[in-house]
Amino acid sequence: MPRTQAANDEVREATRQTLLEAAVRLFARQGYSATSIRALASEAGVALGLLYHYFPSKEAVLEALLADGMADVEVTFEAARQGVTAADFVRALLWSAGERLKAHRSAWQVSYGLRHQPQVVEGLAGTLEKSRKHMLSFLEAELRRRDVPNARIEAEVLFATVEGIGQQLVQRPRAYPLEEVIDTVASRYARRRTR
Amino acid sequence: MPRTQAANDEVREATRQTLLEAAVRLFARQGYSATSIRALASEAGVALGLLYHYFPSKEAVLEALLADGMADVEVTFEAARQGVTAADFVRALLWSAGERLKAHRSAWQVSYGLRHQPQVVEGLAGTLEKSRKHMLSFLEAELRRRDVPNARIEAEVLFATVEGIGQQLVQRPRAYPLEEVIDTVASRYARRRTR
Amino acid sequence: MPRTQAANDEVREATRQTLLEAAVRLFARQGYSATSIRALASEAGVALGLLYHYFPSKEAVLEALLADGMADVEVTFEAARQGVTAADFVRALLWSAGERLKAHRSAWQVSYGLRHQPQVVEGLAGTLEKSRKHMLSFLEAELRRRDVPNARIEAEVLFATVEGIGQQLVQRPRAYPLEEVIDTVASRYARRRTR
Amino acid sequence: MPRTQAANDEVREATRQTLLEAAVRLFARQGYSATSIRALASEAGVALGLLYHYFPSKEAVLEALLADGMADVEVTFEAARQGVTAADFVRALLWSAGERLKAHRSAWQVSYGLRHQPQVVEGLAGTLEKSRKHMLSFLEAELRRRDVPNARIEAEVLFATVEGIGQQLVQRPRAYPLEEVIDTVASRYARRRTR
DNA sequence: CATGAATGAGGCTTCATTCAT
DNA sequence: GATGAATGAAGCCTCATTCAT
Repeated sequence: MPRTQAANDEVREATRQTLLEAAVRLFARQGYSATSIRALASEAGVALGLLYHYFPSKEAVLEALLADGMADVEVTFEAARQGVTAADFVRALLWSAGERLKAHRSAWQVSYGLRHQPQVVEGLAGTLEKSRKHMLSFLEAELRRRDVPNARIEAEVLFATVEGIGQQLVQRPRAYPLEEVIDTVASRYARRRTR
Repeated sequence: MPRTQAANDEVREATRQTLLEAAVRLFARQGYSATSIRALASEAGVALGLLYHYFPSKEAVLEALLADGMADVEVTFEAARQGVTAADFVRALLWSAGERLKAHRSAWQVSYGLRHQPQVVEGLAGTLEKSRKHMLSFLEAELRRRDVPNARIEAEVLFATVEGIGQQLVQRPRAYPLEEVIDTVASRYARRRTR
Repeated sequence: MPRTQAANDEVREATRQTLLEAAVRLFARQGYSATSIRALASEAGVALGLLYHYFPSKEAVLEALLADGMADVEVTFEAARQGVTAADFVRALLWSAGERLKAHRSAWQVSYGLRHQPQVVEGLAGTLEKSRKHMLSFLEAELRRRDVPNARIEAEVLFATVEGIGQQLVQRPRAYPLEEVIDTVASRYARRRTR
Repeated sequence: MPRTQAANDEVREATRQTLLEAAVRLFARQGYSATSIRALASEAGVALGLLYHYFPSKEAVLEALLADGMADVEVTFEAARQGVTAADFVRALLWSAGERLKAHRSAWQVSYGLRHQPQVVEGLAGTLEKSRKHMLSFLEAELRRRDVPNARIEAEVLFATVEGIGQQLVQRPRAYPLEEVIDTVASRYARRRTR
């Protein structure tokens, strides 16, 4: 009697997660290129060959990771959209981004690590380009909707700032004064009452 | 008659530069890990073994490159210091940074590429950490000197923004609306004169 | 109620045949070495592990195939023996060989493919050697019985020709002018009646 | 002072030959697929990696070998062309083929070994097809020129016989009664004087 | 009987580095 | 200073086979 379909699926999913978790850890710690398939399997506590029952290549493991990261972006967008004023929007954006980053710090470390050497993964350059355009047009639209003037350039500035903050947060999660930074950035988008 | 000492030195320096230029080009295009010593020598038009007369290892080539980059930072600091008001300071800082980046785009691309995977080069992590602290304290001191309140956090925000802008500029040097971005960022530091 | 013995045997035999047929197809198309057990099971539409209930190893599958081929030889011998004159004998030999080849083309393709690399299968070399001697002595005896002079050498020549024809027939089953070739070869063994 | 060009070329050619000789030996003994790159280098007495300074892949080694074999064919053709009568032609053909085969036995063993599994090497199938057509049309033309009737079919028969003989000769170089076989085959093309 | 997850040896290839000339 | 042949460790991946269910 064969193993039931359900039992198999369960095992499969569990092992897949184990592998992905090991991969995030190692990629974050040593970088993607420097992490060998052997090290990956070893960290996950499985045999070398097993990895290939789950992913067709080392690159595929990375892609699976990055795909998870994309979900974080959408969550953050959704959270930001709730903000009524521009300042609220920015505050919610940064806050949510910070939450996602802390929750998936290793994954984002990997992601930032590849941001500037997209050549190591086939097609990553295109994905990144699309992602940047997506983010920029989202920011521009939301700022404009909240009556921020010069929305296109403001979106660029906000984008740069978010990226910069994210990277710092990944690099020094404990020490980074995120709350104050959020306050400061958000305050810039507050409408000056006195006028 | 043997070559004179001076002539020898000249040849040596020229070859060294040729090698470094080839290295920047290739590291920027393909990434450091993906660039082989063989490709490097070939791009520079010299024999494989000759490279080892100039650099003891592949890593040493990278270090030489990154050292050149450090000089850019100091130049930018010097330029920024000339700004009288905080807005002037920020404007000069971004302007100069932009100039250096455009002039040495490939080198900065390499530099950014390694920012988040410092493990690939021994000791790079420490260097980066030091460099970040150096920049942060410079920004904080200069902002404070120009009476910007909450200078520590403002320095963090400015740092993040500068990093973000620099990275975008490296990635899309043609399309990036640098001037407008500088205007927008600088305007935030303008003292609202009484209002 | 458990399956009856007979029903079980039937299933078993059917599965075995399915596997063998898949094996012939794949071995012929991609070669024995290049065909993985996985591909074999997949082509046969059975689970990977099931194959090992029927054959103890990949090699065993091949051996089962080759054994089937041996039967073809005996059938051809029997057919040839019916020929009264030497020409009849040769004609019947070639005709029957052609029939068997067309019927089991893939199997023969595999067989020829291993003829010159018997090392890939333990003991194949010995089997082939025995088979060759068997064929040669059969040919020699039959030619001699039909009063062909110099039977030993004639057997060698006939053997070489049959092998060559067989291989061509396997390679281009449609285009090969088998009938005319048979006529031509057979005519050489026709007794020149007095002339 | 660099090693002179000439000295380098000499070393290169010598090593290349060493590698090719080792390759023929091993491919003939164990088959192409079963011979590992490591075994190849070891048999040649050089380091594993060196092989890749001379050939871009294992397949390229094989191709270099097979190319050498093609030359043998042309030599044999040339020799055969000298024969005045059809019998002379066939005799010269077989004789020369035998000579080449004995001289390069291992190479031909490899060649025959791949004849029926051309899938292992990219493009080999096409090369073989072309080669067969080349041989067949050569044989047909030469037979026709010597007034052999039904030249097309006769070429097919002769081709099959030559292939069969070649393969036997490769497999049992000592024991094969080549001379008598040649006599027998050639005699078939002798014009029957009495008529 | 049947399933497919799991194992680990071994294959091909790349690469930084050394060294004789 | 300059050349490139030579080295061998290490990387990614495939595959026959085993075994718990």
